[in-house]
Amino acid sequence: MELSNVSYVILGLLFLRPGSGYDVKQIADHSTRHFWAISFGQIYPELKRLTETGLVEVEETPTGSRQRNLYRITAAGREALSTWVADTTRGPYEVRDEMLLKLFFSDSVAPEEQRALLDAIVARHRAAADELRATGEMLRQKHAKGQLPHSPVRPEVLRFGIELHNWLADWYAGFRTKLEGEARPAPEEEVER
Amino acid sequence: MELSNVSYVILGLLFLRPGSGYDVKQIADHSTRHFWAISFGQIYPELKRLTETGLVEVEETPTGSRQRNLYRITAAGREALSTWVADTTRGPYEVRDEMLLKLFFSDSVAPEEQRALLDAIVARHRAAADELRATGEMLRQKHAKGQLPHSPVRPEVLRFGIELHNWLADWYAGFRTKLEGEARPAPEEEVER
DNA sequence: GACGACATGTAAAGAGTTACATGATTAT
DNA sequence: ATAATCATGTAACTCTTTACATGTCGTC
Repeated sequence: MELSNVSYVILGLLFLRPGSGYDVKQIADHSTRHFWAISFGQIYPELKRLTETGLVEVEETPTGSRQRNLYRITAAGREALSTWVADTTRGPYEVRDEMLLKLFFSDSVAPEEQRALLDAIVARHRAAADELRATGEMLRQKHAKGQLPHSPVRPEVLRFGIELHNWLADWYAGFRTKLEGEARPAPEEEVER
Repeated sequence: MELSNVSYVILGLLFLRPGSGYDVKQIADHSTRHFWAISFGQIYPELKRLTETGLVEVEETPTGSRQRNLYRITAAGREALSTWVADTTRGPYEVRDEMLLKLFFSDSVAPEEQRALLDAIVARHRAAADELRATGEMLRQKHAKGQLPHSPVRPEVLRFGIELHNWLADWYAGFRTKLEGEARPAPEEEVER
């Protein structure tokens, strides 16, 4: 049976630690979301499929009368995961960025609207970097409590995200400054000093 | 009627210059594809819709008996485009990167496979930067022939792409070096589960 | 004459999001 | 009490890709 990337996200997160579908969603939203987002509408059916094919196993662990299915990756699941990771060949880098699209066509609007757009983009990337820093803090605390397995890679990937968004914010901010400079051959207006 | 981002990509490209559906695809593949990809299956139905709503207009310009529909953006279309660009609020930054996903879970494979993965990622971003440089060269030639309208923004967005992929390639290359350095001192220490 | 580029379109399948529906537990 | 969080799941919808189907034109 063919596994999708969604399957591997789930498999990978359950490899890190067992959990419910809800847990998978929480962790995904603080980690893989930044390069592969998944939703409940994908998670629950996929967990069923993975259970049927024996790549994960379920244990029912209700709290009182609130149901809870605890999923664990199996040996077959770990096998499938590492086979997938080892296949180094495929994989495009796909970006969907509506704001960059607007910037690309922003010759069609007034300069101040163009600048407002750039400001919004800069703010977005600063906010993304902040969010990742907060995630990092949370992760360090969980790790101190022994709730997360050691990894040489994952904290670095987080740092990667922070540095990337900083770089992006800086690039757009620099571009905004540059545009402003070009827009004014400066007649009698006072230049900033 | 609600317009999708695909509509705006088409509208924006026809704003740059009139063309056929085929032309739109060609230009998109060398420009907006890097932040918003579109396919024929979207373009032809969407051009029909945009024509029906009066945002673009068609002229039939066959070459011999090979049909060709030349589309032009209308005043209403330009209006819709600039209204969309001026709305500065929305817009997440979405990335789908299977290779980064693999890297994130690569604690599950042997170090040499991890390194091979990083090499492949570096190669991908170098190739992407090269491709964008080639696009830039092509664009400069078209511009010299007067086939493209002047823009302060679009060449900068291209440069942005080149610099971004260079930054990404450098980051992954640096990370690979770092991992190799760490791999040497202590071979003991392992994973809990 | 064959091949690659030009050109238009539809249909089916696949991927992903959003809304809905339901209910328990915990913290304020 | 009531709001937030935990928890599971389905259905409808939207978006996107891929495959198919058809045909012309220019060039090697």
